[in-house]
Amino acid sequence: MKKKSRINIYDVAEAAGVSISTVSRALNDDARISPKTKAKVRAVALRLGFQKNALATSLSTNQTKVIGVIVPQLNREFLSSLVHNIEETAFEMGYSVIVCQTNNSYEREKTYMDTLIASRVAGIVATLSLETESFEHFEKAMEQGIKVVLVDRVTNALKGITKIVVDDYRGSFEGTQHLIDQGYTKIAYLSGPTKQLMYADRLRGFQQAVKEAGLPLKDEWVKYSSNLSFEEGTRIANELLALENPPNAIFTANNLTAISTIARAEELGLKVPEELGVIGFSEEPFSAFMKPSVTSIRQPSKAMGQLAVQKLIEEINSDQNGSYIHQKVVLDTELICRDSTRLRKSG
Amino acid sequence: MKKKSRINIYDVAEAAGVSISTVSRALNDDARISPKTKAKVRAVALRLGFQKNALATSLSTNQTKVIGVIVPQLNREFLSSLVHNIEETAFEMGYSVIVCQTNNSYEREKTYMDTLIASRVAGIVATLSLETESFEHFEKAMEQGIKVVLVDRVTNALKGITKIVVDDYRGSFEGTQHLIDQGYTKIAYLSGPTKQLMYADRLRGFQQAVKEAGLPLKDEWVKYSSNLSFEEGTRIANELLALENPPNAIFTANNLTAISTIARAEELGLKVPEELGVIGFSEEPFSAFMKPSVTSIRQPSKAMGQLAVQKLIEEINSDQNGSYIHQKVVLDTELICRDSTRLRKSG
DNA sequence: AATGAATCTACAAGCGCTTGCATGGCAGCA
DNA sequence: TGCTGCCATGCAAGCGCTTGTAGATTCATT
Repeated sequence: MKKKSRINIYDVAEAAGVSISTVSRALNDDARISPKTKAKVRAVALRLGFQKNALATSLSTNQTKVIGVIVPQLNREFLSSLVHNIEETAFEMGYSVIVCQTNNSYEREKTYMDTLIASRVAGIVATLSLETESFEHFEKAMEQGIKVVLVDRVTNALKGITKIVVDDYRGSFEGTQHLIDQGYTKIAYLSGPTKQLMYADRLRGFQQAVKEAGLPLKDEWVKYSSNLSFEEGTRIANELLALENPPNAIFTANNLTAISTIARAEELGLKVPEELGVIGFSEEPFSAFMKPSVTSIRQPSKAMGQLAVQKLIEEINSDQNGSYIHQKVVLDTELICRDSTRLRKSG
Repeated sequence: MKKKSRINIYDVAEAAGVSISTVSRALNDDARISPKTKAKVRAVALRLGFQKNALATSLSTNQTKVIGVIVPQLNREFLSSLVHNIEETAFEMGYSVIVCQTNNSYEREKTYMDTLIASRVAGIVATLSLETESFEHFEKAMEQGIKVVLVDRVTNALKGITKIVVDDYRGSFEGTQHLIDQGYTKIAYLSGPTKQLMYADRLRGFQQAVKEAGLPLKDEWVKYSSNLSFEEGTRIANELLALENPPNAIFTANNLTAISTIARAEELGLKVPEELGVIGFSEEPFSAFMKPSVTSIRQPSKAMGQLAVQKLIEEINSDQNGSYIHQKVVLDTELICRDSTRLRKSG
C-alpha cells in the first residue's frame, strides 16, 4: 500500500486532541465550533504545515473550484489576452483555470471535453475550434451539470447557453464604412470560413456597407481562407492585386493577414494607404507599431474574459434556485483608425 | 445528502453483471480480466455514458495527471508562447495544465503555490515573478513531493531542481558584439532589475563585450528599469539621448523597450539605424514587422517549453527508482539581425 | 437538586475509485 | 473420483475529506 506521505486531518486532530470532524469544521469556519477550538485547531494545522487535500474535498462535496478553458491556441494576441483576463477574473473569484488548446481540431476539442468532464470542473469557457460543426460534446458536458459559456466564436446550434460575442456584423460594417468615408471605392474582402458564424457576420457587414454606399460588390473581390494565416494573406493579396481590375482597398477578417497584405502590396510597389487601403479585423499588439500602422477593429478581450467568467460563476452558483436565464451578450467593437487607411488628410 | 448525479462504476457493474473491481480493472486494462469481460464492461460503460471520476482516481492512487504552470503573465509574447508549448507537450504526454498568473507578485506566487499543493498537482513549471526573492514556497512544494522545474527566470538559491534557461550572458555578449561589428562605438544599456539572475547575466554579457572591444563603459550609459515597460523605455531613451555625450546605440533588456526607444529616437529626429542602433533582448511578434524591423535576441520558447515538461515528467516518473539527477539546461539564444542595427550595408 | 436548553464535539457513513487478498470454478492429472 | 494448480472474479479496506445526527457538557432556570 502507498505510504501516507502528507499529513492529513487525522494528524491534525490527534495533535490538537479533537476529532477529525471538529478539525474539518474548524478549518471551514463552521459556526458550531467554538472560537477557542478553532484557534487551537488552526494553530496546530499551521504548525504541522497541513494543507487540505482539494481532491478529497471535491470528491466529498461533489464540486470543484476549477473552470476549464478551451481555446484554439494561446499564441494569438486576442486569445492569449482573453485567457489572461479569464484567469485573472477566475482567480479573484477563487477559481483555478485549466487551459486546453485545441489547435482548431475538433477531435482535440472532444478529447479535452472528456478530460474536463472527468476532472469534474465546475464550468467551461470555450471558444470553438475552426473545425467544430457538431456540438454533442458540449451537450454531454451540460448534461453532466457542467455549465458552459461560449466566447467569441460561438454557434447558434447550442441553446440554453450563455454566449459572449462582439457585434461582428456591426464592426465589419463600420470598418467598411470607414474605408468608404476615406474615399476608397473598390473594396475587396478576405474572409475566413463562413461556416463560422463570426466570419459570416463579418462578411455580411462588409457586403451591406458596400451595398448601401452603392459601390460595386464584385465576386472576384471576395476571397476565402480556411486559416487566415500570414502566408494565406500574402497569397490572396497577390491574387487580388493581380486582377485585371484590382481593388484599391482590402478588408481582411483578421489582423495577421492585414499585415501580410500590406507587406505584399509594398513588395509590388504599391503605396499604403495612398494606392491601397488596408484594414483588419481584431487587433494584434504590433498593429500600432507597424509602419504604416494598421487600422483595425478592436475586440474587447478584457471585457469578454471578465464577463465570461462572471456569468459562468453566476450560473454555477444559481443552481440552487433553479433556472438560470441564459443570455447572449453582444459587445461593441472599436474602430481604431490608423495610417493604413488614411487616404484623406482630414480623415 | 447530495443526489448521485452521474453514473459511476457501481452502475456499470450492475448493468454488466460484474463487481466494481472487475469494472475498474477492465477499464484500466488489467491483465487479470479476460478479454471477453473487458469488452462487455466497456460496451456497457460506453452505453451508459460512463465517465470515470478523475478526482476519485487521484484520491485513491495518490497521483494526478496535472501540472501547474506559474508564470508572471500571459500577455507577453515569450510567456504566452512558452505556455503554449508547455500545454502542447503536456497534452501529448497525457497531462492537463493549470495556469497561474502571478502578475509578478510574490504574494500571489505563494497563494498559487498553496492552491497547486492543495490540488496535488504532479509537478510545477514556474517562471519566477520579478518580486520573488525568497523561495520557501517552492521548498514547501518540493517537500510535499511535488516536482518543480524552473524556466527562464530562475534562481541559484534553489538546489536540487531542474532549470531551463537560455545563455543570457552569451546572448547579450553576442548582441553587443554585433553592435560593435556594425561600427557602433558608444553603446548604452537598459537593464532590468539585476536582482534577477537573468538581468544580471545580460548586463554582464554586455559589459564584457564592450570591455573586450576596448570601448568606453560609462556609468551614465547604463540605466535600470524595474519593469521594462513601454513607457519606461520611452523615458529612459529620452534620458540617454539627452546626455551631453549620448550613445549611438542602445541595447535594451527586452524587446518592448527597444520599440519605445526607437519610437522616442525618431520623435527626437534621430535616424535608426544610421544615427542610433537599437537591439532588444527577446523577441516579440512585431519585431520583424516594424519599420525599421528590430534586431533581437530570440529565446527558443518552443524548446524551453518542451524540455521543461519532458524533464518534469521524467522526474515524476523516476520516483520509483530513487534519485533523479537535476540538471540546469542552458539553451542558446539566436541573434536575429534586422534593420534597426544595420549600420553598414555589408552588415 | 433536577431539568431543559444551548453549545460543543464525536461517531460513522459516504463521495467513487483502486488494489491486496480471498474465493470459486474448472481443467488436468493420478 | 479426488486432488492440485491456475485463472477469472469478488470482497472489503482505504484514499482524505464532509456532514447528519447522536452524545456529552455546560449553564441557567425553577
